[in-house]
Amino acid sequence: MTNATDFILLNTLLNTKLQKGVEGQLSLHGISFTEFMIMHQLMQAPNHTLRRIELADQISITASGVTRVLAPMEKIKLVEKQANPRDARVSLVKLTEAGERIYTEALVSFEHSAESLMSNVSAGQLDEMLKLSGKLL
Amino acid sequence: MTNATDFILLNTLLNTKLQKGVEGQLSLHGISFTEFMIMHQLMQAPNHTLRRIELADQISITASGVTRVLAPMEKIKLVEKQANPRDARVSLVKLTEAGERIYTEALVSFEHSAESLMSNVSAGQLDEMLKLSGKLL
DNA sequence: GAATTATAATTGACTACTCAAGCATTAGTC
DNA sequence: GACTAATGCTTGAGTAGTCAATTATAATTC
Repeated sequence: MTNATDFILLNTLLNTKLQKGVEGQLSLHGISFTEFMIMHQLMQAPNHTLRRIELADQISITASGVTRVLAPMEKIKLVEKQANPRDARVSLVKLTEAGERIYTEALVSFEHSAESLMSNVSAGQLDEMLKLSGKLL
Repeated sequence: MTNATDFILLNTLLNTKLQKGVEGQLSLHGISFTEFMIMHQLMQAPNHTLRRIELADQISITASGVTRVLAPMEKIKLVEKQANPRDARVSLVKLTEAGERIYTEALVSFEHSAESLMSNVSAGQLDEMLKLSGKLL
């Protein structure tokens, strides 16, 4: 049993724990973890707008996954579809004002639970993990 | 944006990458990541046997998830069901000889891909990640 | 500039789970 | 030792995705 193997198995369990912990808080805002990740990416994009494929790449799901996650978000107007005048194939996704508000509120809850879930490591150790995870990505 | 939040989001992407990387190799042996985790736990258990609930806890899925994953594994005889004479409610799961063989073969592939996926960090850094992940679990 | 190839997005069919309800069986209580 | 509560497991219904095929548009090549 190598350490690399051990790490992958351990990290799988850790990831499940972290995700469940955060999801509990996000559900109070009516959004899922995946929806939060989508809004998080849109929030950082210029004009709060991205192509569906870029979104897919950034959160590591398929294009069809993006279509399926966005459908209900459009219905409740968290995001809106926009055409790209230069290329009729692409449909741009934009975070609405309402979406921006919900995201900002949800982010507070996310950060609180994140801090609490990570409270067993020091600030320095957290920096180290961030750095090393970045190298692996 | 706190580092704790950043870490959780980053780790989610990392986990997806690691899991997909390993799954590609495991599929050559005809097993999924979850099936591998189950066999891995059984392999380490006394007499290669565990209760379904213990299995569920150890790999962080629900009891019903365990039932659903094990069904096809029983059909192809990777594991077998055993009654517990002391308590008729529990049904024990045991790794068969065939299961043991498949696991051992699959483990080699798992370790190779794990090493390769983790090759961007040093042995010391890997130890550090293992230690810190352990603290968070 | 017509024909071929590539890209963006969606859809139908499937998979791998979860959750809530149910059925046995065992444990705890009086 | 009968009654209630708790535990172990399974099942039906639902959810969040994947993959392969399809449609529409754009880019490339000849």
